[in-house]
Amino acid sequence: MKILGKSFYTDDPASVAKKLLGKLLVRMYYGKRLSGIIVETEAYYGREDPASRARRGGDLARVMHGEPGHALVYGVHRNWLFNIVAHEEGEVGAVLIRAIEPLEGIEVMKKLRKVNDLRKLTNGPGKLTKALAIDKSFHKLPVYTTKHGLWVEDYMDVKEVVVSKRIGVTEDLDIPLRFYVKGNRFVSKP
DNA sequence: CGCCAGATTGACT
DNA sequence: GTCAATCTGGCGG
Repeated sequence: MKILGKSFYTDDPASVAKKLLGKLLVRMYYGKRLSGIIVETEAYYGREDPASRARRGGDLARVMHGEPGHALVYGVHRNWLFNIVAHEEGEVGAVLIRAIEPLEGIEVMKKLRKVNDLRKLTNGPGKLTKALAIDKSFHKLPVYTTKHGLWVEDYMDVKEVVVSKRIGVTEDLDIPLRFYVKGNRFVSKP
């Protein structure tokens, strides 16, 4: 078991988004491991990205300019979205975790989500945060240490990655910035 | 403090 | 397929 260090996230957002596929997102919840394989991500940039929250200024923009490897948790509608700050030195960016494949602590996750269907457990950004009990309290905390009960481990290599345009954004860039594992049934939208 | 848009979800036709 | 619930964050007053 190897925890991804800070340097893993000190890289271009799109590269980090792609590298994260196949990694294991782990949440220590009351002494139990809840985890899932990351199967879908999206990259967000700074001012030049119309869909990025960094455009609007405020605290979220500050965090996106800040330390790579820190969690960025923010609410839309009634959901928490979990991002990891990722960019090269002096740059801006973050990676949104959009879907994971449940691995450990599935029964606990089902309780937290109040659903029984495994496939619907974590196949969306708002769903996986609920399944792993991730909320605003993780905002700005580093995920390259086990100290706060949330981190990412090396796990497996992904054979085939599909690249597409981002989902749900009102105005997207021309470059496709969504990455997912080909054929995986836990991806939010194939 | 009030207004409003939104990187969503789930229920329903 | 459509559509509304519901709440956070940014911004103007």
